Amino acid sequence: MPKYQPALDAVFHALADPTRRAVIERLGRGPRAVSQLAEPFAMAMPSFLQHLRVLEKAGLIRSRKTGRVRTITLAPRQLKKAEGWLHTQRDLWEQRLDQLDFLLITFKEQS
Amino acid sequence: MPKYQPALDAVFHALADPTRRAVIERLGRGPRAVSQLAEPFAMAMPSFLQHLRVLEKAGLIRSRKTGRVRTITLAPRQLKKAEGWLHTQRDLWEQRLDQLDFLLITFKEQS
DNA sequence: CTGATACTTAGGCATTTGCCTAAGTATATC
DNA sequence: GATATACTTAGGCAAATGCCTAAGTATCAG
Repeated sequence: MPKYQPALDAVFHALADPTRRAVIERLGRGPRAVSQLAEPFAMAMPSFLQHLRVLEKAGLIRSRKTGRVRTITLAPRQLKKAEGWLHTQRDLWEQRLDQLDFLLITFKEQS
Repeated sequence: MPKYQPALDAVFHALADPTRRAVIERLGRGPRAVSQLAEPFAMAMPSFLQHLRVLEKAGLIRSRKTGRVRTITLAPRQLKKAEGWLHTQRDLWEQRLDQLDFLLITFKEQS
């Protein structure tokens, strides 16, 4: 049993929103200013900033302010952690299915 | 730009809770009855059932009632979908880093 | 048929979320 | 110095979340 990782709470919560996932997708192509990121969304700036705060708290993005512009960068470590958890679960599941297959084959050969 | 997948909202939301992740982890070893699943958690049954409802709505588990016992099974398809999304994001990120490396090397060679 | 078991439904309540408007503050630009 | 730009803070509000207790219903066991 993997121990409880509070970080995953924040990461998965952050990814549960379409706006926030879209931000992550855009940041894959490289850093962007806040207003640039916000542009495609029909949303007031303060609402959008809240999404960025959620992403930053989850450790999925970093931000640095230069002059009056804040630039946002993707921070992939937590993304990998989430991917790792999912991968582990799939592994477990598939291992179990293989065991079932083995049992079924053994069973067949007996008949 | 991948199109908006509402299913991911539900899946990531479901995974954002430690109780629900623990349920998924346990189900990796095979189907379980509701009361069996609920046993490790210091939580009233109705509260636990709500978590199961969230997982089922997200398509992460299936449940079937036989007699008075409801048996819960892991349904890995949505889990894979989430893993796929994360994998795509990582790919994008790494591709971009490779391009940056290339640029840096080209730059060095010029000097 | 009487209990015990395994959920299930109904309702309540504090907190969190996701959005908003209005009014700041801190750079640039003219 | 006046105006525009790029956030930022403060506050408000409806809906969703995560927990609870109390009171069902539907098997199963004796």
